[in-house]
Amino acid sequence: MAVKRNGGQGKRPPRVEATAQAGRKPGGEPSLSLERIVATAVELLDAEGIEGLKMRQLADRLGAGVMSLYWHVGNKEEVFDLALDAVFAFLDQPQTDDVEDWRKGVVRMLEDWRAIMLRHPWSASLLPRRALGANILGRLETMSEALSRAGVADADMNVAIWSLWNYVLGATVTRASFALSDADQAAGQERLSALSERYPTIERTRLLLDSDWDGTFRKGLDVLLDGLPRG
Amino acid sequence: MAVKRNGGQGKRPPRVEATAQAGRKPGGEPSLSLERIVATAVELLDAEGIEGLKMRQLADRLGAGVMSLYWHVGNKEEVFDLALDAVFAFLDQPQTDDVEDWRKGVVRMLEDWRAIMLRHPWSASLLPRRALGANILGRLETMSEALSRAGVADADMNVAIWSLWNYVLGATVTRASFALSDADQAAGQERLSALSERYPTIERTRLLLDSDWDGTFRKGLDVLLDGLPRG
DNA sequence: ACCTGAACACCGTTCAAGT
DNA sequence: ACCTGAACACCGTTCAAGT
Repeated sequence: MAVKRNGGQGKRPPRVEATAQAGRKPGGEPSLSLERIVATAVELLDAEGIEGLKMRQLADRLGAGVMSLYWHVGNKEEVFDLALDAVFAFLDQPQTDDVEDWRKGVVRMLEDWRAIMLRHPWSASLLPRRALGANILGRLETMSEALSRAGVADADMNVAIWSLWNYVLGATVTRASFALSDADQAAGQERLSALSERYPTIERTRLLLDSDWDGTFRKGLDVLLDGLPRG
Repeated sequence: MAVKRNGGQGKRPPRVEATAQAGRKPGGEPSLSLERIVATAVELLDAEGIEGLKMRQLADRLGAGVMSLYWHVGNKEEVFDLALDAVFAFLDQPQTDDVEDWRKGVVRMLEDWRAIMLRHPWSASLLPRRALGANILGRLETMSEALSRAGVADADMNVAIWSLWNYVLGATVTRASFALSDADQAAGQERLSALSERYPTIERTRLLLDSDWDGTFRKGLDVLLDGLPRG
């Protein structure tokens, strides 16, 4: 599922598929497995955020000793890689082949992408730092195909894909972190008042108070899609 | 210079301006100061990256004990905040008031912004996570003014500013991290070969091999600027 | 094939002082 | 007003075993 596993040296081979008795402990608890580790890591990241993921706590939740994790996983970095790609697994069918409504399809894909990252706010900030996993590449592929059908020439494809990627990533990362750091919204307000003289335009347009994230996202996306060069 | 200082409790007030003998130790070494701390933190971040910044090492470079830092700074987070905003200080004059060439001015500002973040690759990934410092707000203000003069209505300003912000941020964050993680470019190539069947469109358009970052950035930016609603 | 505890190296920060 | 060393709590990971 993941492209690379067991980071670098890997003194021991990771587990092979099913060696017959891989099932569950007598107790009833399913024994450790990559799948369980990754799923629990996602839970933990959702609950505690990106620096709330500790190997010890992860092991605790799994009812195992810390070091047991290291048989399945090379190091903590790998847990991040796997959790990240896991979140981008496809759930629903890739959109229909409706050539007419390429745009609706593309918007749907990008909003889906954004929704996932907002549901797992750690994923947006992790995304650029990590290698692209299979699911992420799959999404880029589906996206490229849709744009290709819509008439975007191969020569323009990189600009198209990267522009959309950049936009979605930037929007989501910003939104996710604003939502978090506005725990101190009080401080934000206070600062904003002191601001009015030095930043009149920001004050006038209420830039920092815009809370219509979805609408603003969609409008900017429309600008981008309108401008894509298509044959 | 920074908007907030001394995080929360702050048992001791931070240093006030000049208390006369604030100069240098007899030895010649300038004594510790917020400015020196921040400047050295930026150096260290440039050299070692975002998780290469350790308080002990920072203190070492400054020829001081670790705990000396904590008189000037509340905690490590604050060092990040200050370093980030420091990097965005204005160096050259804000562009001329040439209303005709608003576009040239805006492009110049955004490319400047991007250049800064590429020069300090840690800054791009830090930017969304931290409160906006004075320099960053100043740049947003200048940007808003330019767009306003160019005919963007106040009602459209948020979409305009956030779209550009998202785009630049996403582009830079992606580019900076690709540059880093392509230390393992070998692995990237190998993966790409195994890919060709499963990701034919990506393979055909050579998405992951596009190295014309500057050109791609500029073209996408043009699409965005073309589409901005202006009165 | 899979799991484990003890131990190490490292790091941010508190504390109680020093000048 | 400014700096400091010792100590604490915590964390990722190595090692040498266990079954």
